[in-house]
Amino acid sequence: MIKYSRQRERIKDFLADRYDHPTAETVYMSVKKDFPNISLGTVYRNLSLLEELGEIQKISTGIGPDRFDGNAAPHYHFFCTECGAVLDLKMESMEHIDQLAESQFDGEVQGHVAYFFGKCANCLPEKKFKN
Amino acid sequence: MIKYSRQRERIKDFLADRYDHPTAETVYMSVKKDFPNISLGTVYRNLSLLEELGEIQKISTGIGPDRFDGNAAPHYHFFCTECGAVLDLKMESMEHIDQLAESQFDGEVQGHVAYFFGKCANCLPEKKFKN
DNA sequence: ATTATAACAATAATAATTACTATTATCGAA
DNA sequence: TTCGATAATAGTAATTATTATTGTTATAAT
Repeated sequence: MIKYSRQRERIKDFLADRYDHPTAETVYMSVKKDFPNISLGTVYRNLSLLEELGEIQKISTGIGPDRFDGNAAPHYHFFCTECGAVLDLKMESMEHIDQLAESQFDGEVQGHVAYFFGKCANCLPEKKFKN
Repeated sequence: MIKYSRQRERIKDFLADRYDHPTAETVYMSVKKDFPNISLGTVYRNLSLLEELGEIQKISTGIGPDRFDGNAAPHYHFFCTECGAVLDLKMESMEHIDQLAESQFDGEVQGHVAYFFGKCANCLPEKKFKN
């Protein structure tokens, strides 16, 4: 049985307002303003719980710490190799690629994880003159 | 300037013979047979180096340690959610999805990382009777 | 209000990886 | 073929990210 906690609510609210996919550490720093005694462990525990409940998403980049997304709806991400930003992409779910994968494969494909990388608008060379 | 080392050669050879995408720890255990004094740090350093040189691939699953693939040619992977196996998929490169991502996006998409998950043949319910 | 227990803060522990340091191996040049 | 510069090593310590433990507090059902 899951009981309400103000800390968890605050963590969820924080993520709902952010679109930059913060790390657990960043969440911690923010929630600390309202709950000066909150511990990083509580943040991690609640992030895991919220993810299990399907209320947020965890993003593993392969470099650096995991990041979290308050938008639980399925969508894809872009990693800027220059500045490290993680951005949301406006594109439809590519469900067809699951069939593609399964066609030559003996098991059951239930889904996929995909992200794109490259340079974000701010890091593109031509953009440099605009700053 | 990169100098030859027998340890690195052995690490590369080991990966070339394996198709199960071992972890650094597994590589370490194997190379230890020929180089009893090799340290885990050496394994990690060489795996990173070989990856930078484009001779092997690093696979970050998001759960557990990174895994390594002696096959540097681009291909996709499948993660079995049941037994944790990481398998190679025989499917063509989905380069078209990069355009798809870029169409609604302001930056430059240079590539993507994608993997599939589900149940491998050995873990499918109907397969259980065959064992 | 009482009570069971989920969640907490504080802290310790773990897992995976990277960094440091003194020694050894590689390799180009003398 | 030795010499010297330095890349790589082994051994170890440190760091980073995360999970577990423990005693206390908050929540919510009775």
